[in-house]
Amino acid sequence: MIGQAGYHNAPISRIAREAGVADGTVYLYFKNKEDVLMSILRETIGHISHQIKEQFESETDPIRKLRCLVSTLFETFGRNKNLALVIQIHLRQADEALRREIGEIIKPYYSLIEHIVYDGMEKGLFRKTIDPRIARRMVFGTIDETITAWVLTGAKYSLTGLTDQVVDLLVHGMKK
Amino acid sequence: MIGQAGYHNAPISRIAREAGVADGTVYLYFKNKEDVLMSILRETIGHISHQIKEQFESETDPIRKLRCLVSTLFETFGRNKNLALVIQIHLRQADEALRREIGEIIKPYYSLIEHIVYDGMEKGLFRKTIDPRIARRMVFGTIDETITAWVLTGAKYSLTGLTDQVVDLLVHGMKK
Amino acid sequence: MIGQAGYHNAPISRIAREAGVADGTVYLYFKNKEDVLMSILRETIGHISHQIKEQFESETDPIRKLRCLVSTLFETFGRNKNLALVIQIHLRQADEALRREIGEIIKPYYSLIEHIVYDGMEKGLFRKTIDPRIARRMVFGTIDETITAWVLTGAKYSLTGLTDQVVDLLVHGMKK
Amino acid sequence: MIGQAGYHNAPISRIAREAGVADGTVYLYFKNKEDVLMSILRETIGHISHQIKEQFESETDPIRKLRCLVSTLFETFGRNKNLALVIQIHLRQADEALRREIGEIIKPYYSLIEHIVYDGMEKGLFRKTIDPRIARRMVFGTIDETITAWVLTGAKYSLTGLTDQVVDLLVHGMKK
DNA sequence: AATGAATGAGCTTTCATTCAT
DNA sequence: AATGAATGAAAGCTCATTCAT
Repeated sequence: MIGQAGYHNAPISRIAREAGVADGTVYLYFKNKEDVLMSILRETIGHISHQIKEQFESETDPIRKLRCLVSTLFETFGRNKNLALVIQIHLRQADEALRREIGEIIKPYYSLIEHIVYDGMEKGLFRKTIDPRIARRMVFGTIDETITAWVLTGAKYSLTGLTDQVVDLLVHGMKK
Repeated sequence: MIGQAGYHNAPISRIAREAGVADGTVYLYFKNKEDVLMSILRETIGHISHQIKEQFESETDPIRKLRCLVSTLFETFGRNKNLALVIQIHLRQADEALRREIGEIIKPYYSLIEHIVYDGMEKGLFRKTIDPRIARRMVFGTIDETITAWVLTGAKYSLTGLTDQVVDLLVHGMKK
Repeated sequence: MIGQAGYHNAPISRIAREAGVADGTVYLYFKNKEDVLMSILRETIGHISHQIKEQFESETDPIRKLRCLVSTLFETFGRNKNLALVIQIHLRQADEALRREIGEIIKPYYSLIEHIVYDGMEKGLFRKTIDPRIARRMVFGTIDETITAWVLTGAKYSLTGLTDQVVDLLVHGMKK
Repeated sequence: MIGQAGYHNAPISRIAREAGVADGTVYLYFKNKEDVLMSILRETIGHISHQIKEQFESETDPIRKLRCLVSTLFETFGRNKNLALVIQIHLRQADEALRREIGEIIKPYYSLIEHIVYDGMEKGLFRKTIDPRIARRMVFGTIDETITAWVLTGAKYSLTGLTDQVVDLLVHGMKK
């Protein structure tokens, strides 16, 4: 029923209208407004991380895995400009209880990134001295900021065109 | 009147109360609520970037400049947990016209970072092949994500304690 | 389909579910929700007053009739705590037109009580000076208040255990 | 601001309109809708019981006290037809927590009646065998039912005209 | 200059009722 | 005859904004 993100601030009436149903209909499928937004989030993130995991199976090099991750995210968000906003805003506006739930939802993302970092360290490509959690934040933060900047400036250029540059910076950041 | 950030979701009545004035008084000095929040943002960011600029004057090494920037931001946000949220949420919720304004407001930040990148490239410390704007996004995104993760997990550890690790990753990312 | 009272505040969906039919089906048999509630009322009250009338046939003494009435009502309401509320609330919330209908529905009750009063007066047991309609209100009001108080305090004690005391007060009220 | 009862089922918009203010204004003075209705109740009952207590001071005979109580209630409710409904409906629709609050509010009524019963028993006017709580329910229930019947039939006759008859029944009910 | 009471548009949510199947 | 998905009116409540004082 809903396959679109971008409802972070929309009234239920707008969500319903754009879904082509009446306001009340939304409540037949979702417990409340929060539930609507969480469902969008869960579904989208689940879909993307599943996609990335599949690609990882035919890939052993951590650096190529990182390129694959960045490129998939750029492609996905490049197609759905609002998704990044939904994730960001809700993650930040939510209260304690809700944040834990969102935390659970985006965990697959985090573990994908940490997986790459650990893998690179084990294979002797990345420095043993780096803290994987901080490295994960660099990777996530850089990707996120790149996407956000792209959205906020009007999505005028190709996001995927930045892949090489971004991956290069991140890899150098962690490389021996 | 305004020295506090953290009003992203607060009603005007709370902002007024904490400022020690009546609700109506706010509208003698600001056009509307948005204007209030923008002013808070402008003032706070202006203050921080001014502070960083001052420190830059007694500093020539780009790497030490970066450490100085990261450490100042960690200290500032470490003291005011909500500032990061205000910036993020408003930057992302705003409409086209407003976003341009916010863009103007945080430009001092951006130019501080870009200044370091250019400086490092000129001094032969950083690779000539990196795109300064993308590098700026890595620096900003990493700092931002580190602060956000810290806030969202309950601000339980020392943010400034991460300075060295973060700077190390960023410098490696750009170094020759 | 309907054997339960206690729906005064229930949505149609609950009434339908408990009756084992779909929401829409209710509207094949009833004009609207009001009609459903009136039918419950009519059926329940009809059943109780029929039961009392039957017992009256083997009884000639007005005082024993009164005891029989009080005891049957206490037993019935004791088993179905919500019935009293349905009657009371609907009787009082209804508009002019509806109240007349409810009035018709509970008339059997009223006439049972008035019958006892008249009977007692004819048999020289009750004072000739009492107004039967006012006496009826005392009887009805006392029973009603006793049941209501019992429900509202959580139905913790035996309602039927009060029968003797209540009948004693009412009989003295009317006796010569 | 609000001196009228009869809002048991009214939307806030109607309460506001009849008070000559906007919907939002109601919430400047009351926490929520429940609070509005409780306030009406509290104020009205407080006023009436205060009035009755004053009259009791110049009265020692329990029977004349009862007449005074009945007559004051008939006069008051005779002037404000809706008050009885507000009390009854809310007392019955409320949930556990709220009922306790309403219980507190109407307690003054109850104690006024019980006071009369105890007084009459002590002075040897009423039977020692009656249960004061059940007697109180008879008194309250009879008064209540008389008022309700009067309201529901359209308030066409004089309520105060029934005082003597009602008091006579009640007194006989308790007398030796 | 400052107030804060009053406003009313706008929000989320419920539920009696309809109607295509 | 029966269904139950869909509707949308109507409710309670919040809060940015105004304006008489």
